[in-house]
Amino acid sequence: MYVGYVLDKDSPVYPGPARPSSLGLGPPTYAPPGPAPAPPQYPDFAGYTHVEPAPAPPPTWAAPFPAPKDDWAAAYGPGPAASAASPAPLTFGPPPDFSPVPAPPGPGPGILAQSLGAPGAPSSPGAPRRTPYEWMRRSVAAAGGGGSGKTRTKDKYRVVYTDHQRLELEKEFHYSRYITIRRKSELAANLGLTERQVKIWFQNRRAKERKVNKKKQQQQQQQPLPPTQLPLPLDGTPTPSGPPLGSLCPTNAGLLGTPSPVPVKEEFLP
DNA sequence: TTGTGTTTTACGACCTCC
DNA sequence: GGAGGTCGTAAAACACAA
Repeated sequence: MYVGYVLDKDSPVYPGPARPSSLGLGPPTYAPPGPAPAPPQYPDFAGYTHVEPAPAPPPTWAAPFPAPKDDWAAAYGPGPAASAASPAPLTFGPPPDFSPVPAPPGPGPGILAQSLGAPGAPSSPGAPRRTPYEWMRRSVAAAGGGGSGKTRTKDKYRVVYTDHQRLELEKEFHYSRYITIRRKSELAANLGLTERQVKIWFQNRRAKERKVNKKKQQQQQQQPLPPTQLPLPLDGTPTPSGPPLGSLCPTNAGLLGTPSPVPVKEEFLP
């Protein structure tokens, strides 16, 4: 598939499943909006799994999950069964032989750790209106208030993903900008989404990132810095060697600067 | 309450790769 | 030809000011 091609061709740029611990994706310091504390889903990086805590009672955020996508099944054909009925622990994460990339030297924790994982990041009610992850503090009612969270017009509708769904998608996105077929399937099953939805979410997420980077670059051009302080390109400025690394995610571009020595094509993993 | 701007899903068109 | 990529866009959801 093309994903494999991308992983192969751009492996230096998208260094495979590198999820540095400094990303804050190790021990989850963020908590779902519900009262239930977040179970330690990712006790360590190597053991990272997207498994819902199977034996434990379902987290409160599972409740507002959209109803089974019966209509989607009608529209798109039978997709992967939602994990609700199949509690088999789907583990998808770094391959067994994956070695976490050590945190790059740099000031402080990764940005993601600040934005996603840092305690109290966007959770204060008095926080500014827009934060990169403001959706995390949005009420579940936004998605689950109407029951399934699905709204529609005459011939088009869109659902509002739950906080948990978006959180998992965001984590996967920070893990890799391009989701593999295998991960897509697993994530879709885990989150009760269709693979098509996961794919489109990633497409939209990349578009969002490009948009943000473009905006940042425009702002930087309007505020020129002294030559000694000129930053590296942070956006989609073409470079001879391919997409700029920083454009992938300015928030953790530095983390991606330490490419994984072993790009793994997970489609071929057991 | 309403108007406005932004963000979030979803799709179509077109392209590339296998 | 199929799958997935980007790009552009539509429309719902949402936040905020007036």
